[in-house]
Amino acid sequence: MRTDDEATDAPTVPGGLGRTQDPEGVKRNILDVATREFAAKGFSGARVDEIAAKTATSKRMIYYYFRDKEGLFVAVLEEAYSGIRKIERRLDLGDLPPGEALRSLAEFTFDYQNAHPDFVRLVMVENIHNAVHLERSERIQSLNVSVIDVLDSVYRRGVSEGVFREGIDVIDLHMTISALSFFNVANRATFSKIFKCDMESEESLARRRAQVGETVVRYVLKTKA
Amino acid sequence: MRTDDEATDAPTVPGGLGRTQDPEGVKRNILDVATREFAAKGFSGARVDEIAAKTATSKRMIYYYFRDKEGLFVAVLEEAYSGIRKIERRLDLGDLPPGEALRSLAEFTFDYQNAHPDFVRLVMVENIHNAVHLERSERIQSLNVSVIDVLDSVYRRGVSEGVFREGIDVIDLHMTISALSFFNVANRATFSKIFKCDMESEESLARRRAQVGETVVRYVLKTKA
DNA sequence: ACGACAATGTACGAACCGGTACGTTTGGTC
DNA sequence: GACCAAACGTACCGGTTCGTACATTGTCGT
Repeated sequence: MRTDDEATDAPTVPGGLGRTQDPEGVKRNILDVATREFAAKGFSGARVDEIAAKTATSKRMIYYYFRDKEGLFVAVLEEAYSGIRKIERRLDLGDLPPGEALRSLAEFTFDYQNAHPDFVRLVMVENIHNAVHLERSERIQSLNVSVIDVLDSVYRRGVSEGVFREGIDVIDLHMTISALSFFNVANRATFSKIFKCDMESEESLARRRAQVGETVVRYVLKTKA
Repeated sequence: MRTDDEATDAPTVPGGLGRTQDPEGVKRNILDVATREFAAKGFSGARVDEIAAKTATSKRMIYYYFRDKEGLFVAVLEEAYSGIRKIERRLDLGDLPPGEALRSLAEFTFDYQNAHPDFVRLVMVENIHNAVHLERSERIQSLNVSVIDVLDSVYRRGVSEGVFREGIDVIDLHMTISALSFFNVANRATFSKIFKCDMESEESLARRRAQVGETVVRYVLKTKA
């Protein structure tokens, strides 16, 4: 069930020179478990005792490394955000024509959110709490949102090539992409139940991904006169 | 601060013939307070004692009428859903051309969600809990989603008039409208903080409303060849 | 007017839950 | 190998929180 915590006697910790005690591993382990718990049950619904129980260590360590429950949640959030930012930085759409680049970007976002439901749910939880933890974390605020730069360059290219219409704010465009991608994960439970439709199968996801891409591209494309 | 609970000695209860005791009023009062609390703090974050304190009656009444905390939450959800369904039924777009009708429908949804953040947040909360309460409530499941019928008729009209392209699923279309509208309220806190933008002012809302309408219309419009 | 039942208030209990006091082990250093 | 700080475990505490037992009042039917 567990994959790699404390597997070997000579741990793979980067910082240390080899020690049977493994602070980094313990922190990682706690963060992983906490991410799942907070994503599953929300901040108030998650129990420190339960997180501790699912950990390889004890509750003591949570307070030792993360100060308190809120500190743990902030760390979990930071981890989640830095994950997507890291991937965004690797985006490279330079060789595609603007329309297809934009479509890829939208579909990439859609795929990422689908592949990381915990991230989506943590963002939901943070929004329920009015983003107070996000406010408290300089680390998250210092992470620059590289996807905006990519989006901006694609958009400019499209405009200068005459295929995109002018006057669109890329933040707004990103919001549209995010909204369409986010909803599919965030509201899956209620929406699929009310409309009696499947939103998780490979086919449904592929269909929806294409729709999201199409929606976004159509929004920026110049209408032929 | 409070507007209309138990204002008069002869209460305004519909069912009764006038009684100093006012079961319907008490229920209403509890539901109103509980809606705000659950929407503000989530299911686990909301406290029964605090809900009771903000009520005109006592905690005892919550358990008397709603059995337990979950029962109260289900009732709150039912109330919230029946609210939007009631309004949907009043939608009438028969006299507008299909494109403008669709735009109105999208903008109407956008406006409704903005005007009812508690509804949006309750849906978020319910999704965090995997829609288990929604599952438990026959009343919600029996509420038919009339907006789909309206959307369907507009879409058919657009297709038969040759202005909309064929092959679009109206449920998918509704999902797009919902997603774009939902995000603006649901993710307002994190998004506005990360992108340092305002999402609540009248101007921002008007701009975004127009974008949402435009996005939806462009998705269904036939591309001119 | 009186019985019966719905409606309501008060006080309390038991489990839960976040957090800590206190003690022990581990590993690097000289 | 002695010492010290970092790393870790156990047991526990005090306040919180959901829920209920018990007592009381109001209202309607007859």
